[in-house]
Amino acid sequence: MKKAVQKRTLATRAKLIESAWKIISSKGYGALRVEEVVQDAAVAKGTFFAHFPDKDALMEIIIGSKIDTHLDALERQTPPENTDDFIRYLQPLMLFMTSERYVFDVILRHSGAAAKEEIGPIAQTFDRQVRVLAQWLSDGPYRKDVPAMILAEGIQAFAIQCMALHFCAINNELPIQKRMKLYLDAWLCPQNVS
Amino acid sequence: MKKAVQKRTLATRAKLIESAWKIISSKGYGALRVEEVVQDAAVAKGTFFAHFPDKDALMEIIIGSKIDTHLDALERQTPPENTDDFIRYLQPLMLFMTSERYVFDVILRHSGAAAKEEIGPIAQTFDRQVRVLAQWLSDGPYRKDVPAMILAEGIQAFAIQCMALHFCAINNELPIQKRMKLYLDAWLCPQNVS
DNA sequence: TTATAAATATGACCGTGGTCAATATTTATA
DNA sequence: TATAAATATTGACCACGGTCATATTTATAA
Repeated sequence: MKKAVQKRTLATRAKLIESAWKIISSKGYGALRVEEVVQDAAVAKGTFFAHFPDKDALMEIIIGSKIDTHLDALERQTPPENTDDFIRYLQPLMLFMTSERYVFDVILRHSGAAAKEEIGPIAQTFDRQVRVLAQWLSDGPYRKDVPAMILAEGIQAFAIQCMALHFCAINNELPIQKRMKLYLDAWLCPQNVS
Repeated sequence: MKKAVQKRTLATRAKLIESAWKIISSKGYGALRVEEVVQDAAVAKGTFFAHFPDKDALMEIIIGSKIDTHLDALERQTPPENTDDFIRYLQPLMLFMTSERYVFDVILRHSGAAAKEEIGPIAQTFDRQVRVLAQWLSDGPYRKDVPAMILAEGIQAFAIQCMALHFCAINNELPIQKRMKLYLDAWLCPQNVS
């Protein structure tokens, strides 16, 4: 019973997303205004909200696709042999996520997929990232007493913690990568620490 | 060179906060409108923003004070003897933090103290919580190969992860406390796991 | 007491995300 | 090809957080 998705619809949607990319690349994520997007795309404001439930939905698509690009690269890597590799591999993604306070906030807000039925693009990338990490963990010299999925979720939790503290005035004297190293060593190789 | 804080100022501020409490207790946090607060407090809208930089600042005060009450209770507890105790102790606080999606979002947004000079009330509670947890960890039968502060920060990271996943449509089949148990056992007692 | 300066309060106004009934366009049907 | 139904677009309008020049109150000094 699904039919009739007019090509006009696709075109409008693509135009909106393209305009958004353009604005973001010149002014940054936080500076994007719906008003400006529709103006650049030459459609009415209401059209925007006919295509996206809200502004965040558009940001999710755009930020999610950025994250996916990073995950593509990560999937092409050979499994990290130690925690330093882990951190080096994850660095570009974490750098993007902290590139703007606004970006980090949007990611945080949607990492839990809200209470919606639909899983949003960003929540999907989180899910995907856990699977990538779990794969690495199964293949590498890491503790096996805990399920790889749990370890992977833990790494994600630590990464978020590090990024959050990076924005924090109290805690940002310890560089983000240094802190990540402390966490990962303790989390992944408990027997080697001390 | 600081002087002249009129008692009128304190009165107005107190009135605003009291009105906010009143509204929140009857309609919830997410339903609070600045308009309604000033109306209840019988002041002009501009007055609100003369007392608080923005709406979030008020929410921070209110939510922060709630969290502080929980921390007061935690400080009165005897140190937890195992991870189950940990989870039981933390449960009321985590319950509050997830009582509303809006509350959790505000907390997340300010846990990192933003980029401001001033450390906000919520960031302070996070700092305080880490110290409480670190104290427990030093006193109890937990791994000593990692600094207590790092362990404590880890617990905080896991708690946030559990709460975020609790809101998530993909991951909420595993109850929040169950998940926390998995994390904490692996994090605090790596030798006992498996 | 009155003049003056500093602190506080006011409310009209603005920016921006989001809504919705009306209109226009496309597709399906006769 | 005409007409009806479904789908997409429009833009005036609203909600709500936040601003700021002006007015009012309070503290200080003569």
